[in-house]
Amino acid sequence: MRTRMNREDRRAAILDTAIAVIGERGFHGFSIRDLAMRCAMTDAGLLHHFGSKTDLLLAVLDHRDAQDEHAIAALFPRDAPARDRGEVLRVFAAVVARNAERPELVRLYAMLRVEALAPDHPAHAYFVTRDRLARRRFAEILGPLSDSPDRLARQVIAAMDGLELQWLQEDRDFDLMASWNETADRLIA
Amino acid sequence: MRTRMNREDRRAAILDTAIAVIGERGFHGFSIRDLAMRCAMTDAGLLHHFGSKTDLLLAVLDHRDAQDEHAIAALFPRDAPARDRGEVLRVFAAVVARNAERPELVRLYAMLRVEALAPDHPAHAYFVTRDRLARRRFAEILGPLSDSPDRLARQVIAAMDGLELQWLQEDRDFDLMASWNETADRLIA
DNA sequence: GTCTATAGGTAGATAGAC
DNA sequence: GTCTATCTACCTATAGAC
Repeated sequence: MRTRMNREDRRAAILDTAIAVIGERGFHGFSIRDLAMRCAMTDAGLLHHFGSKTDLLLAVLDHRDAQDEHAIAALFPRDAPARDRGEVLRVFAAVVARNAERPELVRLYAMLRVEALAPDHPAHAYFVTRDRLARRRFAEILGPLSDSPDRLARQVIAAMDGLELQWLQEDRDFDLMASWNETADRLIA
Repeated sequence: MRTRMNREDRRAAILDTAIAVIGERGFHGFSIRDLAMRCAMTDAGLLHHFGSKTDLLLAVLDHRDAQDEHAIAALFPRDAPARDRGEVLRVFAAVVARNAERPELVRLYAMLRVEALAPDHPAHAYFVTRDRLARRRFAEILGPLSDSPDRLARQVIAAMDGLELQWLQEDRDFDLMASWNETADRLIA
């Protein structure tokens, strides 16, 4: 009765489930065996696809980045930058709106970002690079509006992360978009 | 050569080390054995003091709350509330300044807050209560300054949490206080 | 109060059958 | 490609000696 999957679909299904499991328990806290059970297979079967726990984590992050590449390019077009305050606010609102549709991903990144503070965490380098890039992108967008876009970018990202965390805590039944728009309106001159 | 400790000092020493270990690897990710080794004792010796891993975690949180009780009462005096914008900003700045002196604690709470999103996490109830109380305290302080102190309190807490996380990421060599003061100045009318 | 010893379970990973 | 079986290592917790 089990649907047979080809290699690619199976890998994708495992990675999707891994987002939830790692988001719930963290990299150190989840087990390959638990993840495999949720995928209706054995741990040995799962490891056939990814080789090791660390490789699996890196595959999750790579997979997400590949999926998100187009969306990010559309949100942050470098050839057609936002021109005024209204456009900048719309860009940020679109980022938050996109995240609001994918709570498991927001949770995964919230969890890994804290775990990866440890220099020996397998995702440490990933987050150093990723967060630096995010700050640069945000600063570029804020350039026309601020004398110190780097500092403002930090504050915008901080507010976003903090509100998203509260939104996760409240079982998603608080109005993240409204709260974000109010913050952005105050934070961005 | 080992210094002999009485029961209370030994417990306190274990709890202090536990803050660092749990902050680094999370509740699921750390082991009693690792913590015990860092305390120069065996796991059985450590469990004599706390009984179980879960009890240890709750003891850490209780211990911190007891230690912080006076500081919190001093920062948020209900009988002498802040009267104007300048005073409110000073209260919040004092909160951030206090956190800036205790990075291991900030990291512990950052880690546990995300882990404890899971309803079956031993600290889940603790954070539901704690964060609700924090929002109420912040809203009370913001009452005289805002039409919607509850909403603003969320945004203030979000910005604080987000900036503190970035400060942890950057090995503490970015100016948390300056960044916070800039944010607060914009966020609080 | 801390130790050794150990029980009983689970971890990540590998080997080889099908 | 997934399984069973297994290795080795580690886990939490308890029992009992000192």
